[in-house]
Amino acid sequence: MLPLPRRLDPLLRDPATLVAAASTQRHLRELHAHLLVSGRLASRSLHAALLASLASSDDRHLSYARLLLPRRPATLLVHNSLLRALACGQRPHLAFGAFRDLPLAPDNYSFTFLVRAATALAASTPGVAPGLDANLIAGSVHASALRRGHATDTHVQSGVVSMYAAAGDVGAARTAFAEIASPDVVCVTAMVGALATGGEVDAARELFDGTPQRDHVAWNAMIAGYVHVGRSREALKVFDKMQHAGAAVGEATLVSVLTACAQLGALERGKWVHSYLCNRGMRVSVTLGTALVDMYSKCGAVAAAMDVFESMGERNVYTWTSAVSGLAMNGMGRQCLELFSRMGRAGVEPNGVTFVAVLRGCSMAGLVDEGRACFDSIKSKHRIDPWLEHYGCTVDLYGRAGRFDDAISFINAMPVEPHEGVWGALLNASRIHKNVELGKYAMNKLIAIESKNDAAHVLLSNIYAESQNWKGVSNVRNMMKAKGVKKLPGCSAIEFDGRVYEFFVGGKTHPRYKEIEMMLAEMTERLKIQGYVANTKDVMFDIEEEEKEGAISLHSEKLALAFGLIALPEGTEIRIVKNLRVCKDCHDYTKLVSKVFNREIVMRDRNRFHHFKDGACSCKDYW
DNA sequence: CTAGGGTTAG
Repeated sequence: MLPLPRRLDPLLRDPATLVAAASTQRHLRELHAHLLVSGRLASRSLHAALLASLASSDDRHLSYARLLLPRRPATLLVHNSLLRALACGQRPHLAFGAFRDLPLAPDNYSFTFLVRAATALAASTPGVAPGLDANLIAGSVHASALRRGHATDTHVQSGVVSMYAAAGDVGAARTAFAEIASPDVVCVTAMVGALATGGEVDAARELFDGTPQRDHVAWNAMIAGYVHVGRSREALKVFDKMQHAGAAVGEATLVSVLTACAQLGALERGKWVHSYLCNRGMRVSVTLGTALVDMYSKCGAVAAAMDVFESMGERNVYTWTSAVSGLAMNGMGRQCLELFSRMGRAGVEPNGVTFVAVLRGCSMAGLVDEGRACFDSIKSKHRIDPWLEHYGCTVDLYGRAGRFDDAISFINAMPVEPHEGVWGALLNASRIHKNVELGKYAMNKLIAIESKNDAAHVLLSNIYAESQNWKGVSNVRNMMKAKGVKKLPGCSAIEFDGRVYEFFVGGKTHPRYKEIEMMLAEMTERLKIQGYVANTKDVMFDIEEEEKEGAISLHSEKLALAFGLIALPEGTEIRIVKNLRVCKDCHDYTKLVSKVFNREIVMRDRNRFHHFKDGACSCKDYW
């Protein structure tokens, strides 16, 4: 064997580095020549490894890999390596061509890679392989495996189940799973995952509970499934059971758990996860770090979110978007824009989601011109076709600032038909600026698209109420009755002692209801001394609830607030998560409570955060 | 010197 140039020595130990080092075709040819002449390429394993890493690097090298392929007598091993590289690469559909051109009969390995390619294709964003239908491909890949007698291989079986899941066909996954004679753990887990991510969490849970075959991945699938459909409290319960069962808690687990905490606004629990992973010396990967940033942001702890963000070594578009969005929903528009431009300097390309966040940041902080410039840059600079949401955000931007003419001409200039979000933004702006005529106009446009939009009806009614137009208010209510529009009940949640407690309007079910009632009386008494006058203008939408016998006619956030004052130790923040927007009365009320009781109160509403302190709110009464 | 299932932003 001829000696190789010294500099190639270390590269040989790892063909992947070798390929990476060959930045041009010329380098590659040189390396290839050396390997060939020195006789090293005769080694079957090196040949296979070289091929595989060539194939997975990029298109130039991929073609080189194909060139290399016929240089040696065909072995399935080498061809399967290529298949694997293609299936796991950027353009998974290339594996189909390679599969068709196999010079030997495919074996079970070939099929696992083929299945993987179909899975990757189904999961990939549209546009990776235009013209290919992931569902059709999934079906034919499965059929092909059956025909060739490899559908009984357990790796193929589990792969097929998750392939159908990735293609969004839970039914097909079910059928495929039902035909497996004795599914192993991985197959069962694949099915649990297919059901859980396909939105059928209860079915997933049933399968999960009914099998002794469960490992940590199955637990992870269950937790992720609950989070996926917004049943985060159940996700946390499963996590508790998982720890009790002694299953291995890993990164995937914690990412889902953090997402659950973010949804619930469960800061204490989220902090616990953070220290848990620190104590266990886990590496904070991009994914985990992003989940932490998101959790802290959505719990209103922006400073903590930014600390994690700054400490991260690697950040991707998800990370940046989470951070930008965190600043936006906490009303920190300036900082949000600054971070966004830093993102540009860091060379991370924003996507549509990033722009939703930036536009919302501008809108919350009243940065109209900056926001408009940002909207224009979506297409001109970033070559993204603006989404309907981007239009909606921009209408919101103008509308909040009271620039109705700009808002209207912006809508008129839209190249696409405005959707309910656009009219909803205009409707909300009409409420903020008490513009009845514009509100009616927006409402008519909106109900032409979505006649039963409950939030819109509430907004319109509030507009009437604020202008003392009680006839208008009752008209809206009659309209709602006639159309059967149901208002989503308000719900406020508060975390106490590691548990999340929920309060509904008129809810009397809480075990400490008596205490809450007494505290409410005390609160109102002490607030009255400060000159608080109940503002019942916006409250009328809970009349239905008030009519219920004995129900207390208070919005859920007041109940949660009272509970917080009772249960949480003095000096700690009270954090409340509400599923709807806060009404004016509750907002005033909470401001006063923060002063009279000398407590900081953080309230997350449907759209944003309110940080109450000393009788003022961070939103500057602009929401 | 080839395999399967779970994980982040609106």
